[in-house]
Amino acid sequence: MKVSELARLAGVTAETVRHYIREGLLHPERHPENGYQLFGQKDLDRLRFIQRARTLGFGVAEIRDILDHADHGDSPCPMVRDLLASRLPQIRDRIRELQSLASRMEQALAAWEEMPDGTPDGHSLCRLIESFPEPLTAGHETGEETR
Amino acid sequence: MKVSELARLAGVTAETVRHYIREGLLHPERHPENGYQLFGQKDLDRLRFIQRARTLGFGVAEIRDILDHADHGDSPCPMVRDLLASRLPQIRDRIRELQSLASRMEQALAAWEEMPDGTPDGHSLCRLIESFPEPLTAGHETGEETR
DNA sequence: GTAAAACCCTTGTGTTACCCATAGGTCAAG
DNA sequence: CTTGACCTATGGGTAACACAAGGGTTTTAC
Repeated sequence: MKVSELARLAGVTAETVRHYIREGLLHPERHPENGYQLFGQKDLDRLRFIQRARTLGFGVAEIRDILDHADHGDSPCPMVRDLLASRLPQIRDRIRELQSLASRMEQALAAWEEMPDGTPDGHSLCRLIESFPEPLTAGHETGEETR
Repeated sequence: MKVSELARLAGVTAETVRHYIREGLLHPERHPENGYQLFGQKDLDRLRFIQRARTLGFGVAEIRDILDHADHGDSPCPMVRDLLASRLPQIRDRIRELQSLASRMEQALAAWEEMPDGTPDGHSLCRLIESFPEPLTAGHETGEETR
């Protein structure tokens, strides 16, 4: 089968398939006459494997490493487990960040229900934003200086 | 003050400050002799405004629009509210995605505790991944992004 | 007084996982 | 034999910076 058909069967775009080829995740044969890339059932399996790995949070480069290992007859499973285990806490952190973001946004929308729009007056850009707590600015230098 | 000092006072890197300048969020004066970029208190306020807006989920281009409005004497607040309101559901979706990802990862790690590593045999790449449910291959539309 | 450290400038490249545009070749159908 | 659908390769765009290179300037220390 050709690029578009493989893509359709897997539910991705042809561009995505070409991207995976460029990144070395798929190695299609070439039709000797017209140069078209040709795929078989194994490629479809491989592409579905890639999709599952993506939904588990693996990056394309990592999946290439995993596939290369497997292609060389080595079990990639220990690698897979380590990758998952080390990434999980990062995902959790990211979730916490986003939850915090969402609640800041909600607070903002709620608090601004009654606040006036306040045309900028040279001191304030937009009180809606300025009324918000500053992000923790690490160090607190005291050196002042006005050009 | 110069780039690095402004950056230090706001708790960001000098590169970030230069980035904001390139993107048109800050408009420093220039020292007429050596070409250095010079900032004052207003720039620091502006940079802190930018930081707050970033923590609320605004993109750099959006913040530039907001600042431009304010610089022209128009209140950017309605725009700000609309942007927040339209983005909040997207954040919620993203949170749900990541939670789903995290629980898939947990399931995987738990299920694989007892599973053998299974050296690839030509039919299987890595059962650890292959044993996972296929992502819905029907429609498509999902903001990815990991780590 | 001067040399080195520290900082400034601009420009260009890399990051992630694709999407889209361009230009031109190929193929199945009418 | 001409569409129209699909193929190829190449190059550019996305978000928000990080980082390196090459070269000028300022500050600091001896």
